Amino acid sequence: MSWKLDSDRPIYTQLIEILKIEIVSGKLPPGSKFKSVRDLAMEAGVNPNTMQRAFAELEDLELLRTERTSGRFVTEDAELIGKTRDAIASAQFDLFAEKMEQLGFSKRELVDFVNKKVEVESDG
Amino acid sequence: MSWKLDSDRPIYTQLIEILKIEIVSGKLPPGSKFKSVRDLAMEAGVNPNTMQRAFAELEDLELLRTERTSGRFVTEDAELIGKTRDAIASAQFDLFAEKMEQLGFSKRELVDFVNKKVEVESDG
DNA sequence: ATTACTGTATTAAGCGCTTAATACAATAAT
DNA sequence: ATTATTGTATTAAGCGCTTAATACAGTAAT
Repeated sequence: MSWKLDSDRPIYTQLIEILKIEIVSGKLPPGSKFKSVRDLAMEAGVNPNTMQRAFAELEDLELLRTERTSGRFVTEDAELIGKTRDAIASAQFDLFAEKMEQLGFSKRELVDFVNKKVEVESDG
Repeated sequence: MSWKLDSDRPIYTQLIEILKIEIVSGKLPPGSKFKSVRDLAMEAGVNPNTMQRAFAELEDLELLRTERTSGRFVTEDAELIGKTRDAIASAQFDLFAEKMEQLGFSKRELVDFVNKKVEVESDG
């Protein structure tokens, strides 16, 4: 995984976002087993308590389920996964669009800006 | 101003972003006078110390200059303002594009997604 | 001269996040 | 049966952000 953590926001919040994306993007397939709290915490370079806190949130969202002592597993609810993916994409766009509007970009200018950026990154 | 502050990130960081956008979007014109630390702090509902901290950062960036006892003023460096605006827009897009890529969207799908969202928000 | 308003600095307290160091219960593996 | 591994819980400490309460110096306004 990426584990690009900055000190500007609570780590557990960032872990939630990272793990959420891993799940809804399909990199961690439905029904697949998760690494243990301790292992993932070590891999991410954080305290097990902090990783546990992130897991608790993902369970509230039902993206993870806990099998008492054998570990955690990704949900098999494909609809939930799909809806969550769309929700994240929309939320991310809204954040971006809000900033652009505050910067004085019109809707058309926003679209033009995006097209230009994507072309540049694709062509070289 | 907006003053939409959340508790998830340091307030002074959010103040920096808000004020930066006010300046580079032209809502606070070049050379115009700023409100005092105390007034702006009260308006934003934060402690004067916290607002002061945000101001210090904007001065480091030279977007503000301090006139010892008569107050603070927006820079008149139009090029700096323009470059900063572009830099913010690019950074915001990069954040958005990175998330979309992590979610499994291709460049084309990203553009399609943006077009769709903008149309929806415009048409109703 | 006095008053009011600037920016600036300091100190102490509170709060949430994070870490460290454990400990316990339940179960899979041997 | 024993061992290892799972999730889970607790306590104490440290750290940065935030607030509160001041205080001081410089200058504009009167």
